[in-house]
Amino acid sequence: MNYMVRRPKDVGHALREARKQQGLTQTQLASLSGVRQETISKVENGIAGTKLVTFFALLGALDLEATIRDRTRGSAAAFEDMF
Amino acid sequence: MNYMVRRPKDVGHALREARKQQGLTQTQLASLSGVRQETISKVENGIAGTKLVTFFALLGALDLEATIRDRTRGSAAAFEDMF
DNA sequence: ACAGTTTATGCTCTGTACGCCATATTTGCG
DNA sequence: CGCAAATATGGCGTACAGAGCATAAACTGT
Repeated sequence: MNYMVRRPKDVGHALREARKQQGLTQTQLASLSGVRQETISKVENGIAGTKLVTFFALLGALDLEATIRDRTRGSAAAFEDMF
Repeated sequence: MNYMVRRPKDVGHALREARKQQGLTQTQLASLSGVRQETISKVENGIAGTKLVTFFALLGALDLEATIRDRTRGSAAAFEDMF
């Protein structure tokens, strides 16, 4: 799990990927995160202009974390995939 | 520049840090990103429940990128600081 | 201490996220 | 195919983000 995200749509992809990887349904994730199933559906499909708060709630429930860094990391990316 | 963010407030810190590092004022960043100076102020101070769209607009203008990954990366973090 | 710049705060207005509930549609599995 | 589970859609209501504009407060250097 290591997703580069630049747009809300990317976030959706990453979240869906992670959720499925953990064998969770949207409904289960909903009760874990406190975010409604309908909302999760929209977020995963990049339909909503989601709020950061919601985003972090989902990240937390899925045991994920986000990092912010410079875009000048071409070669470094390869290293990270080692882990 | 490598910030771990788990809450909107963390995002604010990271963005402000990056902006100052690039010698930009909120007003300059505002015209670069299309986000208003007042809004940037609120985001940086963690006051707003910012939207992802706004977040990414600022990331882009600051030449930053975000990544999502598992929280089980304790040792890997050290490696990343090499770059 | 002052003047100029940068950042923060307050207001109104419009748009929209998200909760909540119902239902339609899709997916997976026998 | 056929049914149950999962996901997607739509309507309604409330809350709040962010634009726009004004201005106040905090920093900066001289």
